[in-house]
Order: sequence, then C-alpha cells, then structure tokens
Amino acid sequence: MSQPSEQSRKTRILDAAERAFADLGFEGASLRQIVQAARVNLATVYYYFGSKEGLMAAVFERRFGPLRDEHWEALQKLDKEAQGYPLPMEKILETMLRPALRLATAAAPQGRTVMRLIGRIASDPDPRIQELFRGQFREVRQAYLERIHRSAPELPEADILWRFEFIWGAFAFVLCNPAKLERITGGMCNPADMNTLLAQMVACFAAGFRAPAVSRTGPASRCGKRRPNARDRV
Amino acid sequence: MSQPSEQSRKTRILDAAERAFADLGFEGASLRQIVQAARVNLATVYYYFGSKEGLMAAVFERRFGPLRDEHWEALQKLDKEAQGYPLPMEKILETMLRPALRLATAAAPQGRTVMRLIGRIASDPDPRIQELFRGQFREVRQAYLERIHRSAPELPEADILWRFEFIWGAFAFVLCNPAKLERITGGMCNPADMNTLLAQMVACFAAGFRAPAVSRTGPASRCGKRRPNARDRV
DNA sequence: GGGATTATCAAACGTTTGTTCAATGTCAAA
DNA sequence: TTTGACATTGAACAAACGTTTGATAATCCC
Repeated sequence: MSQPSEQSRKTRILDAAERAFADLGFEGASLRQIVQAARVNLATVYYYFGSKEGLMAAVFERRFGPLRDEHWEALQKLDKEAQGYPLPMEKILETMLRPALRLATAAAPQGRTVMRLIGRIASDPDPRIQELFRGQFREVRQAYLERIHRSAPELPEADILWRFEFIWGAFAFVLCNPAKLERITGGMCNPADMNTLLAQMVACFAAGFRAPAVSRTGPASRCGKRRPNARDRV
Repeated sequence: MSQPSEQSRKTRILDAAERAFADLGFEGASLRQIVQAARVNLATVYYYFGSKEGLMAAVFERRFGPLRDEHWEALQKLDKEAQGYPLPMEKILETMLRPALRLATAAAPQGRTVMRLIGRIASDPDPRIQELFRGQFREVRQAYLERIHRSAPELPEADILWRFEFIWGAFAFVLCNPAKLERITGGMCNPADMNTLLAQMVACFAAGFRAPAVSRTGPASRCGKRRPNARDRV
C-alpha cells in the first residue's frame, strides 16, 4: 500500500477525529484539521466514511460498541450475584459507571481523549449527536433504571428518573473537561484518578437515591408492583 | 429614531443573541441568523458590541450581573438567619440553586431561554466562555463552598469539591435541554417545573454531602465520627 | 439653521467550511 | 501484460462565516 506510517489510514482518521471531537465538539472540529493530524488527504474521509456525520458515527461505533457489550456482561454478572434479590445501590452505580472509566484507561494511549469524548457527547446540544448517542445506550439505560427501581422500591419513579439524570449530568460534566476541573479545584479533584472519581460518585449518588422521596405522585405504595417503565419514547 | 418596533435595537439584538446562544451554543449561533431574528442590520452588532465575543459578554452581563447580586443578598440573609451556627445543608443548597431558577421564571417571556443559556454556558467547551462565566461567579462559588464546609466539617475538602462539581454538572445538564429530558423520561421530569427540580436536587445532594467520606486524606476523618460503613442495605 | 455626533445601511472583504469530481496510483488476478 | 477493483490525490465548488468599510440618514447641541 503506502509507506508512511504505522496504522491504516482509516484508523489514523478515526484517532484524529476522536481527539478533535473530544477537544472541540462535533461542530467545532474541522475535517481539514482532522486530515492534517491524520496525514491523509481530505477526500479520504469521504471515501471511507461518506460524510462528516458518517465519520462521527464511526468514531462512536468503534468505542461504544464494545462499551455496550461490556455493560451487558457486567449486568449479567451482577444479576447472577444477586440471585433475584435487590442489589445494593452502591453495586449498581459502580457497575454502571465503571465501564466508561475502564474504557478510558484501556484505550491507551488515547485514554483521556476517550474520556473527554464521552463527556462531550453526553452534553452536546446537537440533536443528531444526542440521538446517535442515545440510540447506542437506550436499552442499557433502561436496564440500570430497572435495577435501581428494584433496589429503591419506595422511591417514586419520577424521583428515580430525576436523580438518574443528575448522575449523567455530573458524569458528563466531570469527564468533559478534566483539566479545567483540576485547575479550579486547585488540584484536589483529578478526574484522571478514576478510582477516586468512581468512589466519589458512588458515595454521593447512592446516598442521593436513599434520600426521602420528593414527588407526591404516588410511589410504589400505590400498586404493589409497578410496571418497570411505561413510556420511553423515541 | 425609527418606526419598526417595540424595543431598542440593542435590546432586540441581545434577546435574539440570548436565544441563539442558548439553542446552538456560541460557535453554533451565527450573527446573520441573530440579526435576522432581531430585524437589524448585520453591522449594527459591531456598532454596539464590537464583535461576536463582545455580544456574548453583553448577553452574560445583562443576566448574570443581577443574578450575582441576588446571590449575595441571599447569602447575606442566610448568614443572618444562621447567627454564626452551621446551616442545614438543605438550606445552603436551596439558596444556591434558587436564584438561577428564579431568574428563569422572572425574565419573561424568555424564561426557558435563560434557563437553557445557563445550562449551555456551564458546559460549553470554549475556554473563552468558561473563563467569562467563571469570572462572573468565582467569589459566589467560594462563598457557598465555605458555607458547605462549615456545615459538613467532617468531610474532607476534596470530597466537598467533588460533590460540589457534581451539583453543577447535574444542574447544567438538566437546564441545558429541558425538552430532551422531558422526552426521554416520558414526561415524568419537566425542568420547567422549577419547584420540583429544586426539591429533587436539594434532596439528592444534601444526602450526597452527608454520605461518608471517600478521601483518605481526610482532615476530620479521625475525629471519632463514623467511618464509612457502606454496607447499608437499601 | 448648521456642524458634529450618533445610528443605520448595503455591499463587499478574506477565510473557512463540508463536499464533489475527475484523474491518478497501487496491486493482485487473469 | 492487460484488466479491474480498490485506494489516494489535488483542485475546485458553493455556501456560510466574522468582520470592515464608506456612505447615508437621524438626532442633538450651540
């Protein structure tokens, strides 16, 4: 093929795009900058990926496909351990948050890039990105929600959903710009220290789920068994 | 001056820019789209604000100046009530979160726009925006951190900082795209219902601050208070 | 009223963007 | 050696971007 480099052009493009999207967001990253970093002609992107959006979808799939699989495995193991009993909230949260953090350390040497990418995507305004991202994890999300509900049966569904969203907001926020977080906390919070981040989130939000209910709309006390989740639209 | 409209051109530009920035972010919003919505010539922006960045700074100042003042007033009142004693965590959090939510309802008819703007800004990748935003609230942030620290003296500073960032991450995430949140929760979470949002956040994160310490570099961790007993079943 | 200041406007500037296309190179099978 | 599929390239496209300019109205002060 050609002499210049270590990896295939396709991989080089994906690597460069991943970094660019993580640093600047989807809109902010430009193809010309990406192909320059990948040492590849501009048209190559269109040959392999069809469009900028196609490139982003490929970047997603490369990382999030395995990530999704890891979630399913972890959930399966979790359920096996539980043997039908409700799980400790800490266990659920740890299982839910660990795969993303593990990916961030595993995908060397791009760990921190992947980390920022996840944060950036989760909070990207663009509806196309939101849909792409959400589509990858819709079922996984639902699975975790069900486990949480089973372990906090006294908490109304609305409360669970609120606090569940808080978790992802906090997660995305922290992952999104680790350097900034480290700066403004005077070095006391370093998101690259995954174990600490994980422990802090688990501790904080497990307690959050144990906090008293807020919604007045009847909890599970209404009907003995609540439907797992009624509507989850598009 | 001229006939066409109700408000000054300057105000119309600010309104349109606010909405555009909230919807599309700073990079995503274009001046041409803004001036079209404001029914104003493109050069008018440069006459009044000098540049796109100047326009954004003006948008910030219009909303965040009063917001900052409101924070100081609320803090002052809070301290007066406390009379030197540590405040209940719920009170601190409610005081901290309410001004932004009040602004969102007060600035009619742009309430939800302001809300989205706050969320968008807090999670915008652009370092210029981050610095502009952070500069507006650096002292306020510090003030709340001190109150929290005083009310949770057994919690290491690192733990406080982590969970403090979680709060803003969750807040930004929820405010950023209320429509999306309402959709994916099947209508169960509606960020426009400010009282519920506030109550949920206060409940969740007050409990979060009461969760056991995680950092081993804890200052007061040896002070005979409880050590983490994370094995509480739900 | 007249001169200076303030507002407003249409038109253009030079970049940068995502995208397309025709041409060329590469390389194994026929 | 010819064929044909795959891979790569430079050049160009139209559109959108932030910004500047120079002229023209509107307004105010003396």
